[in-house]
Amino acid sequence: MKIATFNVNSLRKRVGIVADWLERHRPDVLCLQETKVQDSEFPLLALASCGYEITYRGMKSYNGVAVLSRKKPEAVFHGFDDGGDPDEARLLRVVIGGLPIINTYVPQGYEITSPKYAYKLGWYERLRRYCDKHLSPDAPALWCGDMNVAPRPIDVHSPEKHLKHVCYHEDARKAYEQVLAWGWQDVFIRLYPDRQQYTFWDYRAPSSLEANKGWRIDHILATAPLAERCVRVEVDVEPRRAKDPSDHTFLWAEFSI
Amino acid sequence: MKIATFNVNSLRKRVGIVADWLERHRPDVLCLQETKVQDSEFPLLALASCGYEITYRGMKSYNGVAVLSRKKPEAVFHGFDDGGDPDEARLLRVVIGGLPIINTYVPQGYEITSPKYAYKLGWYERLRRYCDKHLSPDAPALWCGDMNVAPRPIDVHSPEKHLKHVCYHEDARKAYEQVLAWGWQDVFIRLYPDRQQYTFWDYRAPSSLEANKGWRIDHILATAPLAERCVRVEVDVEPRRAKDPSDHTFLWAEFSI
DNA sequence: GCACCACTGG
DNA sequence: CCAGTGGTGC
Repeated sequence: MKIATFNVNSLRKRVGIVADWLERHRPDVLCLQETKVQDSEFPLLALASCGYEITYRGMKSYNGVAVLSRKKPEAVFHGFDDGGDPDEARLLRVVIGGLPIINTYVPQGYEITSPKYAYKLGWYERLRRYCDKHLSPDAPALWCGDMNVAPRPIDVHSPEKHLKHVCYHEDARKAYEQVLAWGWQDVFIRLYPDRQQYTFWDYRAPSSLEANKGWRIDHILATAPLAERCVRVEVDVEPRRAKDPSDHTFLWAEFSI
Repeated sequence: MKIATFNVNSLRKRVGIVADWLERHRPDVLCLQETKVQDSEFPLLALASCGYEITYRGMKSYNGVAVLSRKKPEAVFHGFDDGGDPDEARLLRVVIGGLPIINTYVPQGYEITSPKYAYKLGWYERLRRYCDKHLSPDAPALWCGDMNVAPRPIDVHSPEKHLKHVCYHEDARKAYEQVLAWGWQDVFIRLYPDRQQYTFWDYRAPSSLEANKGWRIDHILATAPLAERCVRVEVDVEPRRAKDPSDHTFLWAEFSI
C-alpha cells in the first residue's frame, strides 16, 4: 500500500503536475493540501482520466484539502466536530478499506507574537482531542499533511537561525509532539533517523532549492501497528524542479499490506 | 522593403511571439502598440538576439509604442509637440533611411457618450495637424498602428450592430478619414479593395476567432509616392492562434524599394 | 516568489 | 477573456 502527500499550492495551477505524478507513481492514496479552490471550481475533469476517487473541501483563496484514492472511501468527515471555530477547510478524514486517514493543512502561524500562532498551537490541541475521539492508537490509522512544523534540528536548514520561526519554534514543536504522543509515529524518522531530506523550499529565497535550503514540514504518520509495516519512505524532489512548481514536493510511504 | 505592425497587448507577455515572428519574417520595420511596459522594464535582453534596433516609449499599465528596425533610425520623436495634453505614449515617429514612419496607438474611446471618445476624436485632429507640420503628402512616408477604427462596413463583422461602437461610429470614421484626406492611402484597401480580413478578434467573445468575428482596425498607410510601390499586404493570423496570444495579430506590407 | 483577491481597461 | 494595478498570505 502506497500513501502520498503533497502541498499543491493551488490545484488549478498544478493539476498537470498532480496528474503526471499519479500516472507514474500510482499511489493508493494521495493527500493534497492548499488546493486553494472552492468546491464549485474543483478541477474534476482534468483529474478524471487518472482513475481516482476524489474527496475534497475547499474555500476561496486559502487552504483546501483533498484525498485522491483508488478505492472509494466508505466514510468522509470534514473539519473538526468540537463546536469550535470553523477549521477553514484544513482537515479531512476518510476511511478507505477500513483504514482511517487524516489529511491536514495545519495553520502556518505567521509570527510567534501573532494571534495566528496562538491559533496554530490551539489547532494542534484540538487535533489531539480529535484523535482521542475518533481513533485508537492500537488500530491502524494514517495522518498525512503539511504540518508546518519541522520537528528536529535536522529537519530545517540553519536551525539556529529559525528558533523564532513559527515552523520551528519550541512551542510549535511541542504542540506537534503532543499529538504524536497520542500514538503517532513519523514513518520517515522511524526508517531513516539520520537522513536529512526536505519537502519544502521557499519560493522567496532565490536559490533555496539549488542550495538545498529547505524544511521537512510535510509528514506521514501512522499508529504503531501500521508504522511497523512501513517499508519505504521517499521524497520525490523532481516535481519541485519542474516548470511552475509548488514550493513543496511529494512525500510517499510504502506499507507491507 | 517590408513593414509590419502588431498590437502586442503587453510586450512582456508576448516577447516570445514577437521574437519568433521577427525570425521568420525579417521585416525591415516592426511597429508595436500596447507594449504596456515602462522604459525601465522594457525586455531588451529577450529581443537582443533578433538583431533589431529598438526604439520605445512606455508607461505603467497602459499604452506604450515601440519600433524595431534593422537599420538604426536617424531621428526619433516622442508624442505630439502641440503643447496639448500629453499623448500617453501613443505616438512615436522615427526616420529610417530618410523615410519617416509614424507609429500610433489611437485611443479606443470607451463609449460614444464618454469624454474618452471626445478625446479620441480630438486625438485624430491633432494627428492631422501633426502630419501638416512634420510631413509632406508628396514625399514617401508611412503611418502604421492600431487606429481603433474600422473604416468600412466590410472591416467589421456585423457592421449594422456596431453603428454606436467607438471603433465604427460615424464620427470616429470621419475623424480617421480626415487624417487620410491629408494624404494617406490604406495600402490594404489599395491592393485588395474587396478583401475581408480582420486584424483583431476580441478575447471576450469566446468563439470570435473560430467564427471569424473580428475587426480590421490595424492599418498601414503610405503617402502616394510610396503607396504606388506597395506590392503586397498580408495579415498573418497564425500568431492569433498561438498559445497565449494577443487579441490582435500582425499586418505587414511589402514595397518595391 | 508566487499564489490568491478585487479592481480597471479594452 | 486577458492584460495591467495594488493588496494579502505563506
